[in-house]
Amino acid sequence: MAEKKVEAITSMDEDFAQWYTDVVKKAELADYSGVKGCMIIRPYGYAIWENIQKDLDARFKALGHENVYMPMFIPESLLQKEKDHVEGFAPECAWVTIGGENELTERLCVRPTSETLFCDHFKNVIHSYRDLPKLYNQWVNVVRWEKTTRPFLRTSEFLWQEGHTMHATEEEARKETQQMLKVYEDFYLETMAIPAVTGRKTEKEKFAGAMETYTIEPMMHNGVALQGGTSHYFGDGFAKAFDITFTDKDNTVKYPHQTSWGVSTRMIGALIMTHGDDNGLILPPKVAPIQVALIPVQQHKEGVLDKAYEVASRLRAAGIRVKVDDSDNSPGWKFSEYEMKGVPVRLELGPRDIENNSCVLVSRVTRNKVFASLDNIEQGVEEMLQSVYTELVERVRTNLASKTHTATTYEEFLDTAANKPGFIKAMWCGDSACEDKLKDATGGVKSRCIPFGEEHLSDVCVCCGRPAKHMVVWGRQY
RNA sequence: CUGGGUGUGGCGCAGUUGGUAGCGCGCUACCUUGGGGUGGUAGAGGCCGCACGUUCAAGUCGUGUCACUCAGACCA
Repeated sequence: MAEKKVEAITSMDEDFAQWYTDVVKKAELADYSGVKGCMIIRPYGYAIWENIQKDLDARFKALGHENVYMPMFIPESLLQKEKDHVEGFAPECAWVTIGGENELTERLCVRPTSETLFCDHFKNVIHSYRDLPKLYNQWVNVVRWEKTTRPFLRTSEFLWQEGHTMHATEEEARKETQQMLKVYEDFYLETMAIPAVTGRKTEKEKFAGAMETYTIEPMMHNGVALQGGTSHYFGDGFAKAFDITFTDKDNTVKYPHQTSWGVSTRMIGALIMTHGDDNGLILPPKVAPIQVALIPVQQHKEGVLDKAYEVASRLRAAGIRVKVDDSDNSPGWKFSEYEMKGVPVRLELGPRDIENNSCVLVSRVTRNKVFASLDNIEQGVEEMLQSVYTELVERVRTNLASKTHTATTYEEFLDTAANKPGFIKAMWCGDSACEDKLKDATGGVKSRCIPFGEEHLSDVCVCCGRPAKHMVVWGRQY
């Protein structure tokens, strides 16, 4: 870990929660608002979200999904049509009861998720197998009245995308569910530089109303998990509750099979907590609003700024996002500023460099300075951006590996949970009573998922000793 | 929801036995400096979260209230 240069950010070893808050503020990602749990996403933070959106949206569309927009209000009667679903969400709904000056005859829920709205619509547009599949997605805000909130990680209102699809067969819907989880997994790795555990949620941890929930569980730097995205298979439960039917090729009336999947602005929290260090944020190049911070040195001297603008425009022409900071802050101030903001590469350009037809490139991850010729600076920068990505992935892999433990006995499980932060791999009998027991005994360690590619660690449940059905990854979560 | 913390210029804080508000950063102007948060000079900026009460007098004491925040239990 690089030495700490900026006093304003609390060291992550000293107080991880405070470090997180400091980074959010100092990197100008978000600000608090007058309403509890609602945050202002500032331009720099929103630009990260836009990059995330752009990338994911392209991935969705490449697979045939279409964007739509559903209303933000859900009539109470509609929300109540699917029993498990309403039970899951009722405790955290915000309600509109007055319109203008009049009490509404039926109160309206501010959407916490939109399954019910989509179903209400699907009922009208699905009649024949020819109408299937329906592959819809929307980029919207949702509201969940959370008890305690933290910027990006848990906010009362957050931005996300929710995909909702309907299929003629169970097989196709199940395939879609897994396919979309794979999209998230690829996105996490390729765009966010976060390799992560993926798998299936246990019965207890499933989404309200779902038959299966698949999840991606990135591990934060401190070993705590974050539910990074989910993909649900609903079977035909909602279809039956909402009376959605279609006539199949064989002229029989059937219920379609449904999925939904989503990721949210919480991913920005994952970026912060996975890659950040004591100097602030570190952004993977693909989501970084600024990929190169170009810092002129002795910029008042003849020709320095002109050269800086020239280099910047060359880099822009090569498709690189560059900011020239020609403000009159000192170079040292600027170095710290863009480090806090996680800009992957810094380019220093002063009179000495210009004389030598070179510049200084600095990686945000290693903070090593290297001299680079201006002749092929586009290539030099590209290579450093690539190395930032590679190093981030490597660091996350190492952290994940070193903080993943195994336990085969109850005592070992408790000991690991108490003394080693991170994930614990352990066998499980399939009974949610054991999940409850382990959670109580450890003070919050829960099943994250049954990972794809389970290992066989032992024959019996780590908790009760009965025959094991699955290997489960356990951990604490945000 | 439970338990702790905090509300005083934009931000971070100080404010003693109650006596009418101060510091650092930031901001504005000018000079200086510039390869790791330069140094200086001069300025601007405050119903002390809100309400009620005690008092000749409240940032300070009392009661209430609101908000934010941290740690738990719940969720993306």
